[in-house]
Amino acid sequence: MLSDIEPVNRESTASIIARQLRDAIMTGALPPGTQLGEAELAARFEVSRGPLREAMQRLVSEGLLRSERHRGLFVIDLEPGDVYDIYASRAAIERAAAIRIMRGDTESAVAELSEALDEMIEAAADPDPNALPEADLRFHEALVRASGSRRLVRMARTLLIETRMCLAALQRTDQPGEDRVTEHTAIIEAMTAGDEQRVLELLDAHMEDAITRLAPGSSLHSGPPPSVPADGVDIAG
Amino acid sequence: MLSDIEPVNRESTASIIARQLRDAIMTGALPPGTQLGEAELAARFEVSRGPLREAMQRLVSEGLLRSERHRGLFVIDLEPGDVYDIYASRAAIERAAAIRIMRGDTESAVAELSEALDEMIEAAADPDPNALPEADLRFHEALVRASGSRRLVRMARTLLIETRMCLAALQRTDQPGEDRVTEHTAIIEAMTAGDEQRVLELLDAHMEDAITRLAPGSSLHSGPPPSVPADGVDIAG
DNA sequence: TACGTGAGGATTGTTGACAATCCTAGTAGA
DNA sequence: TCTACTAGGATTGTCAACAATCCTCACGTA
Repeated sequence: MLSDIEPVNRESTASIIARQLRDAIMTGALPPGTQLGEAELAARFEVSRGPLREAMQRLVSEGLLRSERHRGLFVIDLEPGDVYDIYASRAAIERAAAIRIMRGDTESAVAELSEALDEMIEAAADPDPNALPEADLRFHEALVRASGSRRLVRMARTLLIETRMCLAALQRTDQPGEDRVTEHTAIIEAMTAGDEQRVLELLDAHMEDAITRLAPGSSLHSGPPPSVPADGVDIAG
Repeated sequence: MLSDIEPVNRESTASIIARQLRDAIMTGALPPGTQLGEAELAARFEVSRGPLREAMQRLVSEGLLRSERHRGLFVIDLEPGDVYDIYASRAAIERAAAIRIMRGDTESAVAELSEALDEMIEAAADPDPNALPEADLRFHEALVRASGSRRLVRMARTLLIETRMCLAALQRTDQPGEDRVTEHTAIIEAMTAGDEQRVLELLDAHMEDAITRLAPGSSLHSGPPPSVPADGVDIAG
């Protein structure tokens, strides 16, 4: 096939390192607050400090790393208000994605999402407690990707990583797996039916569910929690 | 005041360079498609290539620069579909910001926005044709910042830069300045009245206005334009 | 004329070393 | 006992040189 042609430009080293670091942060292998020593990491990746620093600067601009000059780089630590912020932002992005799906090529989107749903069903039977949450996030990733919006995809990537950080930090893998599958199934059904309003409602309820479970007392509908630090200045740039 | 204490950590060099590059891309000093030669830029900024590369990697992960291995870094060029993508994404982010404002501290948000509006009114009288569009974007920046969401702010930053790129590329500074001020005034009034639904409607109409002006034929309501390249693989990472 | 081939030049990718800065621990003095 | 100060060690920030890769263009051949 013509589409099988490999790009002659392989991935850059900084790209590879950045992705691996993202994974490590995401899974909790690098817990929030961890300091990333350049020398140590460079040795682990078997590269020099140059490319490593480039990779880390990427994560800084994505908001996954926090830079303190002459101190080092640290994995961001999630404060209570961040759970709300993450889910509210995700709700906004995924809502927009859903709208674009409903007003665009709904059919192929449903096909891709059904595939993701199948993986969830498989994961629900997996003894590994992380299997289902991971499949869950892959579903939402597929949702955004199906929108065809490069920018929504880019923005969602960081948010999904942060979501995974929350789950890892809070160790909340409990909750009936069937419910989760059901909620996602309902979304796909509403899409197939072409009922945009219902898709949005279901998606919103889905997010509301998640946040009340992770941060009891917060709600997407009743506004942000008491004190969310605005943090206007951004030293790291 | 205690809040006036300055952080002892000054900005990092990579931060400064990244910001300057963003400005240059935004204003059109570095037009879309431009190749950024490392040696040349390093000489201009009077730094070595190390910090410069770090800064550029940041812009890559923000989506403002495109990296081709062993070829160089290029300013992204906006294709027709990008105008829609940018404005649709902005609509999603700003809608979310507005909702959080309406359900949070509406009063102080209105105060900040009124300030931004005053600047717009001043700019409308400015002979410089760029003054008003710039003030316009600052208003929207203030809107997102007033939401208090760190993540919405981060995502909006890149989108506003891309918006400015569109304006610079299309050279569309024409349009009655009074209309613009009026639209923004209406949004603030609806906020003061506490009418969330109306705020969202006005914001949506505002975005719809902009996109039909910049990309005739596109509409936020009728779904994405025919072919938006999904661009699933991301070589640059 | 059209096509494959191979220097030549220029650009990016990577490395290791050097300079600047900061935290910590230990010490002297009140 | 507590505070101020000073090395010491470790870490980050910066730089210039080297290696690898790619594009261009001239050259020779069918």
